[in-house]
Amino acid sequence: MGRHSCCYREKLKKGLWSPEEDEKLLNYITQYGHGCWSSVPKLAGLQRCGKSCRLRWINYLRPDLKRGGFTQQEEALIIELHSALGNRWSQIAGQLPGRTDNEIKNFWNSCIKKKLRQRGIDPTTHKPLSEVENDSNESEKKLFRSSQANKGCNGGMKESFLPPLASSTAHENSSGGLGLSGKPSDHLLQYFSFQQMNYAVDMGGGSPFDFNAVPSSSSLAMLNNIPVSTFPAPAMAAHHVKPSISLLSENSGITSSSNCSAFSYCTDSAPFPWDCENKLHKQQPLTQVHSMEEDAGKWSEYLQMPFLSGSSFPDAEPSSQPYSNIKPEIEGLQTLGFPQPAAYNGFRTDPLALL
DNA sequence: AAACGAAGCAACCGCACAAGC
DNA sequence: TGCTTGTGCGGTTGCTTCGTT
Repeated sequence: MGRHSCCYREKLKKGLWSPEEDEKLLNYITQYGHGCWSSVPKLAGLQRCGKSCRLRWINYLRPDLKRGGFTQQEEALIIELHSALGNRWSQIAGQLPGRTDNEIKNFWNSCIKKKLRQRGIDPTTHKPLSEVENDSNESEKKLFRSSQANKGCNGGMKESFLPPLASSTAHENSSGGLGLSGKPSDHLLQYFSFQQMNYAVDMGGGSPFDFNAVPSSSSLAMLNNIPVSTFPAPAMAAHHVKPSISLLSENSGITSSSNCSAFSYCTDSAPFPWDCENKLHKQQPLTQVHSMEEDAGKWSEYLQMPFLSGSSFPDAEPSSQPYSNIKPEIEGLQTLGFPQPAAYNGFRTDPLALL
């Protein structure tokens, strides 16, 4: 299906969004909510497909988005979650309030991946590169042996050669850190000594909630060449979370993300009350929180190591200040208290500077 | 100052899945 | 039950910016 059906009907605009388009979309959604995305562009007066509108909203216009570079805590969390979840960016994003899957995916591909490789860790499997090479050599040997055994037998090849790639297990396989049982691999345990920490995340005006996660200080320490012993367990710096957009909230009677945030991160598109009610059932933050607690507990059993209580980074990098270098040309967005889109605000983060 | 390659990021594409008919 | 439509997700592309020569 790929492209939404509406895209075929008329010539629709593609590419970067203009400030005017942003404003139209923003105005429409703040006023009416998005409802059915396919009807949004028409109702908002945009020459875009609904899919494009949805993406723009989720990745940029959503008021509960956190802007700026990733903190060390976030990076540590991303690495841990990736080791457990693989490339399930939306799920990873669900654990990082105010971050989008796209943002995390880009950060992973452009920065973390490289960093891990430099430290001799395979970013896909989270195993040491040397071991991965050995594994692949082993696989090649096995493959060769199998190919010898199955020469001239297509059916045999199908059975013997192909790894299990059922969609439901593909991620687990690709993550390399978790087997089907959900138990972390030895490699994972070796390279990521999980420690449980309490994260108190204040979503900006909402009730803070606690959740436990399984970040590791050791992996981050490896990443940063800092001795583990001197590296305190990270805790989410709640104050890094971008506050709700007060002007918007005041003008529209919307309490921004806070309505949802006690229960969720609004990773979809429910920063507003009408969406919260409708979508709450679709989101699983509390259950996710619980499952993470449970997982952390289970994993701790594997580790048989005492949990460390959370302490904050002494040197946690504050987020950069994207709002401080907004150019004046987009007054509409500014009046609404929105950051200027990166495409035209010249704002650029340097994730490497955070590492 | 210009050219070029690398890096970062926004947005698109295509697939999977769910819901409705 | 099968088809259509809508939504969400992950992979990929291509443009912009930055850094180096």
